[in-house]
Amino acid sequence: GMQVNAQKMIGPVPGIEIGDEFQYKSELNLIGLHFDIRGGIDYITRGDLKLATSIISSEGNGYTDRFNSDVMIYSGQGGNLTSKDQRVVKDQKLETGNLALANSMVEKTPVRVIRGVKRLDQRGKCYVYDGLYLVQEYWRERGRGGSVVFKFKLCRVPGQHSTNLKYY
Amino acid sequence: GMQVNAQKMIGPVPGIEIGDEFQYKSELNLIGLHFDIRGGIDYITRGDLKLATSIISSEGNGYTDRFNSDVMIYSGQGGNLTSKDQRVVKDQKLETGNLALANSMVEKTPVRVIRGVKRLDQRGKCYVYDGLYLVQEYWRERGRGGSVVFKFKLCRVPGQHSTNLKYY
DNA sequence: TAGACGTAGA
DNA sequence: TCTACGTCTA
Repeated sequence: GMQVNAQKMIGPVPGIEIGDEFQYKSELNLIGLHFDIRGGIDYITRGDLKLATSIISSEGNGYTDRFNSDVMIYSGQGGNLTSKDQRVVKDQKLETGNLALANSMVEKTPVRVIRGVKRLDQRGKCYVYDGLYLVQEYWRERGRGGSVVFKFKLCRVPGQHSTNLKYY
Repeated sequence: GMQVNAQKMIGPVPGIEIGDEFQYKSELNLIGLHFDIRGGIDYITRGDLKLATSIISSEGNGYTDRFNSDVMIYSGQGGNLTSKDQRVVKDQKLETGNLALANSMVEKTPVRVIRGVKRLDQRGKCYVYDGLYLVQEYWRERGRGGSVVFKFKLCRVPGQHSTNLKYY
């Protein structure tokens, strides 16, 4: 089998280069890029401090992330944005993954960014590793129905070669 | 990436040997053993005829498969056995995967069997390829609440070396 | 035990 | 659009 049993950590993953492409989030788990097989924000806990290790931007399901050259605006998680039952959209809270991203800003620890993009055959998505980003700021917005949504501004760490995204 | 883009077909998959182990059903998809990433029965359609290519026996969720040396009793799919909302358990029907298994009996075409087994670390399952089987017979039973459940008796094709299942 | 940016196929 | 023997973390 392909089992790797990688260790969850902050920063680059040995052997993984910018632009590397994967078919499934479970592959990201095996390879050690992102362990949460459904969630968009993965993190570790150091003592009492949650710190983000990686995020996946995968358009749809109510999430509206934005990319602009080396800056991305990433939507926080929670609030039933992705629930099948979207009748009740709740406020997002600064906890779990959202809290980890806020802490990463304060601690200035880098976050791996993976972009879910449409495959060329238009059937489903694939995931492309886009390199390290730093959280620069975050704020609260009002989404549909007035519920609270967190937004995180991340800036790509300079000096990394660019990701050739041939899918857009 | 690990993309393989294998072709769905009946019989052995080149390069895959009995006892090979995988961590995720999505790996089975990549490798060409079983393409349906959730469903237990995978099949092809030849003209108007559905024929099973592979099945996964993965205990739990209301399914009660049985293994006894080279014979297995496999439960058909459907009837909401695996639905989160099990308040309404319906009769299984001889359609899609169940129909394909029935046709495989008539046509005497082999079916790849994959067994979902507990991992040694007890966290989740892994999947072990167990070789080719032939459907020998099938029948209807009454499950919980009197709903119809199909049962398929499959016999392992002789001459294949045995699967070393170190997980039971 | 429930929630989470899941995926392919009918 | 919905179903399907999903799979991890909190």
